[in-house]
Amino acid sequence: KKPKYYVLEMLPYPSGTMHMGHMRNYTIGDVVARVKRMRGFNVLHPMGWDAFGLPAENAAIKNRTHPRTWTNNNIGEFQRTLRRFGFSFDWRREISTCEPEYYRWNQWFFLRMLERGIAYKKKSRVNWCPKCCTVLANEQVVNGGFCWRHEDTRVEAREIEQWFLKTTAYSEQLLEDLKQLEGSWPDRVIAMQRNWIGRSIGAKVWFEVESEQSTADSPQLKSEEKNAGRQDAGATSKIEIFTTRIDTIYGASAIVLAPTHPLVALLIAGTPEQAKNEKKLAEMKVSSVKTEDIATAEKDGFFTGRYAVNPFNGEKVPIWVGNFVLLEYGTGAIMAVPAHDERDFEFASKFGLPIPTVVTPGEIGNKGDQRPAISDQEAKKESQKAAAPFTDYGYSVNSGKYSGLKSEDAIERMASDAEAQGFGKKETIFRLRDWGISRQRYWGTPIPVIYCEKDGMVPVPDKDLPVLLPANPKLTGEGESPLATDPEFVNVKCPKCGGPARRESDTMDTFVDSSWYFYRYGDPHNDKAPFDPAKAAYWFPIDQYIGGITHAILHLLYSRFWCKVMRDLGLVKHDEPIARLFTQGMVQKGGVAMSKSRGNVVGAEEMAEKYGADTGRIYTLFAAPPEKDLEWSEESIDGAWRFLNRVYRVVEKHADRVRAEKGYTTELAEGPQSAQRRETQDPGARTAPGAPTEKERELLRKAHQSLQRVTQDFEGRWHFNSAIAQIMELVNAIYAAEPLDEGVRPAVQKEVLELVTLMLAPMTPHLAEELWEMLGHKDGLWTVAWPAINEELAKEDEVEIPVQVNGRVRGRVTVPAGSSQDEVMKKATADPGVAAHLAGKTIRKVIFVADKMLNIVVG
RNA sequence: GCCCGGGUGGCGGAAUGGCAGACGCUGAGGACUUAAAAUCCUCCGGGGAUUUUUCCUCAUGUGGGUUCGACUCCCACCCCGGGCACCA
Repeated sequence: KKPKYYVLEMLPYPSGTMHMGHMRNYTIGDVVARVKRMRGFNVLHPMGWDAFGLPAENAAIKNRTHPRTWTNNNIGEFQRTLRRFGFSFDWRREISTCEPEYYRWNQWFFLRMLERGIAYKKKSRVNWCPKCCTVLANEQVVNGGFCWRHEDTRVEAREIEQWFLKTTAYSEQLLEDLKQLEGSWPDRVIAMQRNWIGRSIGAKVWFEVESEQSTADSPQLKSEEKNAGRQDAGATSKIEIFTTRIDTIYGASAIVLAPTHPLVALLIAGTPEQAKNEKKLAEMKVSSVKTEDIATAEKDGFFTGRYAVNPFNGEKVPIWVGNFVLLEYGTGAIMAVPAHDERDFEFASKFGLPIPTVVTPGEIGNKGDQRPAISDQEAKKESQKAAAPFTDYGYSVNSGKYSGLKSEDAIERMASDAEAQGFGKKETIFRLRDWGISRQRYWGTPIPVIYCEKDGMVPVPDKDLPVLLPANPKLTGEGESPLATDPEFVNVKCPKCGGPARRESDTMDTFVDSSWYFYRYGDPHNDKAPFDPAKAAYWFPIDQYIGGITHAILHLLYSRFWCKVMRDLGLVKHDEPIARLFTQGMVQKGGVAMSKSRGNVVGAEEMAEKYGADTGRIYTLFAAPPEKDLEWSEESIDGAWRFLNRVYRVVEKHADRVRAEKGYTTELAEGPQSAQRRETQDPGARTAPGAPTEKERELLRKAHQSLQRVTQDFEGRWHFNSAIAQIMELVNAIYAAEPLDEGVRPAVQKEVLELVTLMLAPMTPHLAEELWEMLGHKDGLWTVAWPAINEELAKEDEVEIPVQVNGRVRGRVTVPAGSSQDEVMKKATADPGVAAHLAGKTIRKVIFVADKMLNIVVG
């Protein structure tokens, strides 16, 4: 049976018209799909539409039409262009995410996640884009606080009830499984994901708040005021901090809370500076949102007037509020160790906090775990004048019984001790947040839940799926969700009690659609389930996924998350959906990526109109290796066009002469053609019998050498540009051998011309099909296998070997291929150029690489 | 600041330790043509010697190193692009 091969390009969002940037993406995928098909794989190469989304809704409002109309028109355009470029998609498997047949399964998945607590609702501060009038996921907030689609618009913070998917439940797996992808995914994508998930291994430590003289108003924290689970319910007068450097705790000169930390108000209440500090706090809360660039903002803060106790040494530590501490990360509170942290150092320097040294670099000559040469006393003196913090690992000093330990050991011991004594806990935290999927928009998947006055939140039963979008919404682009304004949609009966109820009016983030769409291609018309697990088991994981680097985090992280959820639901057995990922470079014009807003697009249709689709295809393959950005050049396209014409002319010229000859097999081989298989096939079968002429030998050699290299370039690292260069060389050689009817028999001529055709077939299918027919074939190229390399014919009879003396080329000798070192030496020393450099010297060493080079080392 | 990429002719790029610049673009010259387009052929990194044949030499961001031999491997640095960024 044929092995499967699933090659997929990221599905497009159908907006506007397609440009050559799109075409490059699909061309790469199509070449791979066609090559694999020719090599005997059962290839899945589908196409679909990421059809939900905001631009459709905005365009509908602007043009007074329906988002569906706008979207489907675009899909029609896209389809036309893709067909024109001859991409070998299996259109029977086409999907469109805005169809109920598709999005009902988004709802189905949502219900399964709801059952398992993966989907949940919470009131939270959300990112609100005033231009989109909707909530954005953390991943959609860019440049430190701007909307990913309106890069000039700052995201606002709002408190809204939102649906979330618990991506954080998979933080560890999402991070760990990246190891499986190493080598098969681009390093930078893995690095970006790793960075995004952001694991920190450290510990939480609880600092007891010291009660002031007045015992009456010890700060109390009600559990619901701090995010659930963060604060030990019993430890109401404790501050919890997170640190990755517990070994530096003896150097903590302050506890610093985020301005939005719920304890802050309680702490400053009743202190002498209360009024002043409350004013300051209000300022900081505002400025932390408005500051142009939060990352570079100057350190600011104030002393609350209260103290906490360092559980390790019982020292009193002042409690501060600082603008550089983030509520969202860790516990929203830190211990400031100025001597060993950049930010703490800056903060302490500004506000005059002490900077005690508790870690020193290991001195040279200092052995193992022994104390470094510096004493606690000296360290104390040193620390006061330090100009910069020492943030590396070293040896603990000034740290009680831990002094002298290596930082790594101190971290381990101190964390263990803290845990044993009940004032701390080892903890790993992640930067990754849960995925907020609620959108207050129309053109998306309705979230399938109902709110009943009596029963509360009730999931829509599976039998009532899909929850259809209302056909004729009122779209204004403002205010609450358009679905909320449609009484027919909103007012429903409770599925449980039949009483009056209200339907959820938010829709899902469109990244939900694209998180699992590739599974649907394997079983696109299933109306019982999102897909048949057996079919998914056959096709998955995707052998090759191709798309832009823009989706390195969002789409790919969500897809990986979705796969793990489906695995836990028992739908799939694999951990990762995508075995290999390829990120192609952008097509640029004037140094920037093609985009409609920049007005620098080269339209796919106009390109096809002017030069033909094949020229467009081969140009994008030839101009640069696929992973690199490609600067569009009108002149270079002429070159690609000229080349294809050159090929056409030479085949046309000789077609009559060779048509009747036996050609390449039209049987597509069963199973992949391995190297072994190629060798066992009769390689000379297609070459005319009898001794070849010199001219024939040269042509055949060049042809099979080209085939060798082109095969490698297609299978290996996708060097399409050098594959094309190789075919160009072959075509040049054919021209140089003209007139072909003299000294080249028709059978040989046919073999060479057919090889050119077959090698071009994956890249320029239209041209190749026409040439194939001209060469006398009735069956289309679809039925043809990748040609077998004839190793014998590819071999050189003679090779020119450069002769080096002390590493410099001093001459060249021509010898029969496979000549021994002695034979080459004999010829080389006779070469006058070489001899001149050998004269009067002693030969010390000779390095010989057969058929490659000879290096004579003299002294 | 941290993490990824990448620096080779006028330009896009080739060369996975073995002749640096394949192939293409641009440019120059020639053939064909009444002419133009198209097409075909030749040349095209710098410097020097020789002058119509070739030889020498310098060149793959910079400086070191490993090696008989380095665009390629190692170390340090410079520049460009991208991602993350007060993440404790």
